[in-house]
Amino acid sequence: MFELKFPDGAIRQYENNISPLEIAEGISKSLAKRVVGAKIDGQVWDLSRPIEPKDTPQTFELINRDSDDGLEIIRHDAAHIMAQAVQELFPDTQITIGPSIEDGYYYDFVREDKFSTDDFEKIEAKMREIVDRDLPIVREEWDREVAIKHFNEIGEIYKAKIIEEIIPEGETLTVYKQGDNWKDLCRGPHMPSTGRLGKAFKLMKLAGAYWRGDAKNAQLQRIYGTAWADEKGLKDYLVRLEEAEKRDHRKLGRQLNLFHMQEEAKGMVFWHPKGWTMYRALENYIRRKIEASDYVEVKTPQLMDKTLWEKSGHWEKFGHAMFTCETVEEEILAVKPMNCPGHVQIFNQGQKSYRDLPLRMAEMGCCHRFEPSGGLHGIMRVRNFTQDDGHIFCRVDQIYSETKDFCELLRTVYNDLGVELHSVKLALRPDVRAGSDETWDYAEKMLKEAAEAAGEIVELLPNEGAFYGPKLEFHLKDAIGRTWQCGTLQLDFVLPERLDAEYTGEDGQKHRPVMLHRAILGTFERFLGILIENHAGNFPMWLAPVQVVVANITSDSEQYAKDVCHKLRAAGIRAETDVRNEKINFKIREHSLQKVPVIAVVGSREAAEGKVALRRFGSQAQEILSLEEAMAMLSTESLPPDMK
RNA sequence: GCCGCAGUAGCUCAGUGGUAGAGCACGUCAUUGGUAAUGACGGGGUCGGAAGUUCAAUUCUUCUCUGCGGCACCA
Repeated sequence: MFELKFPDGAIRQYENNISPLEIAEGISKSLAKRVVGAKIDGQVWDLSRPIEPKDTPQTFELINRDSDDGLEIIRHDAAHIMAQAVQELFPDTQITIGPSIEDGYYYDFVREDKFSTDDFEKIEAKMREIVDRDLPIVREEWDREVAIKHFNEIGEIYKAKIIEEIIPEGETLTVYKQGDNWKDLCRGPHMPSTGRLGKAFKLMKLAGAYWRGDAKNAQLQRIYGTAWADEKGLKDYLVRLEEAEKRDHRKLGRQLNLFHMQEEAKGMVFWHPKGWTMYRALENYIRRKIEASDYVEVKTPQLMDKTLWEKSGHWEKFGHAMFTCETVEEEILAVKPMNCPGHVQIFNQGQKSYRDLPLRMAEMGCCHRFEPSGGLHGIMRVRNFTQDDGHIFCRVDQIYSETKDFCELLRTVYNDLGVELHSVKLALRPDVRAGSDETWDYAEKMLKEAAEAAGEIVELLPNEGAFYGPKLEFHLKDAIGRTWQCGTLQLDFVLPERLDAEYTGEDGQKHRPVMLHRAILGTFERFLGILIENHAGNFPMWLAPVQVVVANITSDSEQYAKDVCHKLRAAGIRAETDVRNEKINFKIREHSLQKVPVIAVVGSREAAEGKVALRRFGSQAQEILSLEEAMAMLSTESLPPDMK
């Protein structure tokens, strides 16, 4: 006998060898059908695996199929059932790994022939068949050497590799059998039988993926699927994907006439008047913010001689991503991929003293990088972009306060712009790096403590830092749920050394300043992409490319419409007229589709009384105001968040 | 860069081994209409590019370019 403590606090006694499923069945049949696993002392447990008795009561919780833990189990089972289906259909396939992921799962396969999305239907049908067979899923513990030998013998080379290369010796190896003829090395847990999966799953996409995430290794064939507790969950998910597609910045960029891209300039944006208006609104905003934070703004050359880039170290580390050009006089110039070397050149002019530090130098720096073709993505990942860049030259003892100030500034900006920070990460020292361990210890500690002092929860990324220093990353989420690094702060001990930056200290001696590379938005391109998707194109007044459209009803009120527009513009409002020979319904529809925040309708009544009839985007209500009232109200509404 | 998928009018998409279609947009004309599509007529395409198979290719094959989804790389 042993005791379990239930979520409601009740402690019950059970016979040894009882499984969570038996406990659930003891409570109610319908509950037993709904659950997919259990949690014992917080550890996920197979439903059919006997609980190990302990002297003290263990906490016990059943996992429902529609809970987060439950969905994870369902998706993991779906991955296995898919793998079995694939191997039954294509016996020449090897299995490797197949985890559950957000909203679904994948499985990586090795097979000479290529899968095609045309195979999906067949695989799904086989999966449904395996579910109908309701094969028992049985957990077994295996000896390490036996397992390696076995998997090698049956030709599952990758499974053997996983044991040899990934699983530490001494860890219990578990194998899950699905029926008599299929098994997989797996940590589990799994449901008691394949029938429990249900049929709310769907194969989504096919992709290549490198073994262990390393491009030097073989490329496997990955099949992605999604799986849910029930049909409704699946349907809702698919609807959600469709909705997200409508917010795609590439689609909205076209529909709202913000920008375009074309083959002859891959990864480079052609900003149209409307998109550029948004860009400038954002740029003006961020410029005010950094000016208020005691930055000085500069502008440095687009092209600089290759020798400077060699000296800075970029040529060696970053040369593969740099565009170059050769002059008729045979100099080789490189297009800047970063602004930092230019900023050091300005810092190096004249003499600097400790009194000049911290020196915060900003630039709306237009950079070019040769990004791999497969990585380009709309305006979020491009080859030509402009950073709201800045470099803070400071003393080592100023790192903490500069970092903290930066984090706080970034917070106010993101709040103003209405974006939600997804995560803050701290990329720690890589294996190959410059600088002493003491320096790294100090640098990592400062960044972490400063970010935390600013109220951020910092996630650590071992090994991910730049060779010259650790890096804080600020991530945002797009419409499809992908996250993008936007803001960043990077510590650099190396560049000041390489480019001979120095200042005179209180002691009269020369010292090296430390450089903090930092950007709040990251790049205007990426950030605007995020803003477009986050707002689904329904921009707040201050960002909207056209804030007000003045539409007349008949040509009688054409002149009045033009007068109104003229006055709104004089008041600083981005207004346009629509005096086309069209019905008012047509105009309302068109400007609503363009998501213009305010439509001012003027007919003969308004013209006679000096009024306007305002209609807000997303509402059918009319608000009739005098032109003066409307102007005052709309000017206030159009103020950027920092000027309100 | 690697793997899979796709490329037809400005946009969204149909279609076929036998000279290419729709809706919207665009142009002209008529219409002056109070809050999400007024009507008629018209112009518009080397069916991404190149080669091959064929009497004949937008359609089949190969190569290539670009886009999309992943992977890798990265703001």
